[in-house]
Amino acid sequence: MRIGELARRAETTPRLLRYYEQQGLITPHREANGYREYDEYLVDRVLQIRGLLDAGLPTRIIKQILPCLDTPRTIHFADATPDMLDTLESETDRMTRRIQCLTRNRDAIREYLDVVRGLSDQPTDRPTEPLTSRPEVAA
Amino acid sequence: MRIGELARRAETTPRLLRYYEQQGLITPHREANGYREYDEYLVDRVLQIRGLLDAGLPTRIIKQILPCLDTPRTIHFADATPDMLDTLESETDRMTRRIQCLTRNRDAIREYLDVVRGLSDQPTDRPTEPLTSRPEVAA
DNA sequence: TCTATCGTTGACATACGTGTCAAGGTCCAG
DNA sequence: CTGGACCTTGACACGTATGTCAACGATAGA
Repeated sequence: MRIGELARRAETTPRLLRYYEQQGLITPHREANGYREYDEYLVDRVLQIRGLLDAGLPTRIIKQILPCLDTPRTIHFADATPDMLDTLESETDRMTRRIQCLTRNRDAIREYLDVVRGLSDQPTDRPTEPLTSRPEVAA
Repeated sequence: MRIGELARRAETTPRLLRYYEQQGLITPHREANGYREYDEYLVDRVLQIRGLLDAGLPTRIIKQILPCLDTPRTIHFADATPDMLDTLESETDRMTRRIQCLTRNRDAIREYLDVVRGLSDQPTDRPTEPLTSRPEVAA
C-alpha cells in the first residue's frame, strides 16, 4: 500500500511515516515511479512504534528493540552483540520503572476521581469513609 | 532547603527545578535574600514529577494531576471543574494504554533476551523448544 | 486534456525538556 | 577583605517529534 493509506490505517500522517523511515524504524521499498510501497504488516508495526513513542521511548531506542519484537520469533544475531543485550536489559528495567510510576499515579488519580464523584453524586451526608484519612477541603 | 540540595536529593539539576517552577509544578517560597526555599516534601514531589516526565507525560498534564496525588487525600474543589474531571478521566485512559504498551513490549524483549541468552549459554545442542515457532537466524 | 488528488524532496517552524553560559548578588571561611 | 561556593535572572542552543509549506512529478477521472 502507499503512504497515504498506511497513514490513515495507522492513525498518523505521511509526514511522520517519512520521519520514521529516516530514523530507520521502517524501510518501505519503492514502486517504479518512486512512490513508497508498504507491506501489510507495517500497519501494526507503525501502531506499535506510535505506542512506544507515546510511552516516552525515543526513536533511537525503539529502533533497537523493534528487531526483538518480531513474531514468529526470529533471532537477529547481527543485533545481538553483548552490549546490545546490555542496552536491552537496562531498557527493560527503565520500562518497568515507567510502568510502576504510571500505575501508581494512575491509581491515585482514579482514587481521587472516585472520591470527587462520590462527593458530588451523593450531596453531603454520606460519610465518604473508605479513605485513609478524612479529606480536607482546600480552596 | 535550597535549590542545590533539592537538586542533589531529587537527582536532578537546579536548572530543571527552576523550569518546573516556571511551568507551575512547584512553588517554593523565598528567603529574605531572594533564594528559593524548598519544603521537605518536595523531594518526593520532584521525584514523582521526574518519573511522570520520563514516562512521557508533558508538564501541562502533570500540573493538572499533581493536586490529585496529595496524600493524605485533600480534595481541591477549585480544580474539580467538570471538564477538569473529564481531562483526568481520559488521561487515566491514556496512561492505561501506555502501561499496556510498555508491558507488552517489555515482555517481548524479555522473551527475546531469554532466547538469546539460552542460545549462547548452552552452545547449540539444546532444542530451545519453549518457542512458538522455530527461531530462524537472520544475518 | 484538464484538474484534482496523491506522491516526492527539502526547508523552515514550533513545542518541549534540557544544557550551558554570562553577569551579577549572597554568604561563609580564611 | 578576599576567594570560593552557591544563589539569582536571562539568554541562547540543542535534540526530538511534529506541523506546514513550496515546487515538482505521477495518476486517474471528467
